[in-house]
Amino acid sequence: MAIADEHRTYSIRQLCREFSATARALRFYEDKGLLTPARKGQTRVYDARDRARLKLILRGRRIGFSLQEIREMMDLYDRKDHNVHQMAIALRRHRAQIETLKQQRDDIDGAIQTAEEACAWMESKLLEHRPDLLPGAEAYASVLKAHLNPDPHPFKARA
Amino acid sequence: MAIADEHRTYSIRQLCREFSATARALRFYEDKGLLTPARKGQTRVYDARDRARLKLILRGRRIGFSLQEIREMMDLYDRKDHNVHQMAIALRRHRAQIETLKQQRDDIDGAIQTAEEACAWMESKLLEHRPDLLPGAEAYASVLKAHLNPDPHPFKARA
DNA sequence: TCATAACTTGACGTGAACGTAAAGGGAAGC
DNA sequence: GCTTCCCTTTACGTTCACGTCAAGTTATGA
Repeated sequence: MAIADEHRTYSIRQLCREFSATARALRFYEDKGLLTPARKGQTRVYDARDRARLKLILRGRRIGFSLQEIREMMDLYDRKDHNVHQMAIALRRHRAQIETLKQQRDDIDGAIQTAEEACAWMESKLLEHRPDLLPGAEAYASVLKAHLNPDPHPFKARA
Repeated sequence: MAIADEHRTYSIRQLCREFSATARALRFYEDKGLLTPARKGQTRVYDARDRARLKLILRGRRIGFSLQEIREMMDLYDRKDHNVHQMAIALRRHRAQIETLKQQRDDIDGAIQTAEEACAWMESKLLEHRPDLLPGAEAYASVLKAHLNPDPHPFKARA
């Protein structure tokens, strides 16, 4: 099964369906040098490596990287001529990258928190006035409500 | 001091410097209805609320939201006429939002992990061949190295 | 064999988020 | 009064990541 996975090939449509991408996007990524599928005649044939790269591309895009950045990262990883000086540079870049990623994660955690607070507030309001409009998880709502201060509007500039 | 902060005003340049944004961007956000600074004559005067909103805008952008999405979120929070039906809808939207945020956080955690693995691999390589090129944290490097399997290239398609 | 679908390349279009002149107003300092 | 600086608006330009035809080629099934 590892072998089957390792040597399987995929059509463009298969990958599109699997990752909910469009063929246009895959061709675009190829155009930008992020993918290099084989050809059978003139149609593209993707292998496991292409698939893995596509996965990384899409993850990178979800995170907010540009295709350019993603390409640079993959190029870095792909280098076989691990020139030590370049590696030292790459190392510094990676460290910086990690820092910005952590910053981004903090941003997201913050956003999740304010969104959850807003949810809790709305739930308590709904529970109070129109509990019939609440979707299933009343238990969850009441739990959250218990964790809240009496009635603060959740969006007073938390400078 | 709370009062001072609360009633302070800011020029466009002050906010730009504080948040490393451009004046063009702030005016653009205003154009899109995300900011509504007061005017003194024809020059913009931002208050604490504007500042808080700007902060949220920038965080949203870092996370990857479009200005449109950010605007909708802020409009939601700002609503004073908390119509219960709209609130029920908003609640569902927020829940979905939270899910995608969590997905995004997982993506970021994954990226951080692969980046850290790559760092560790590069560090072990440098430590082995050119320890002189390593930046300060050799202890960290050796610790990481100890946690690694012998010598795997860190980027073999982890499908 | 013929249609139909899926693939291809190429070229132009598009929306978002600004950048970048161009042209001018108003206050401060010399 | 003149310069300088910061502010303003208007408007066109740009980059990115594709979308969207258009037109042609190849594989598949009736």
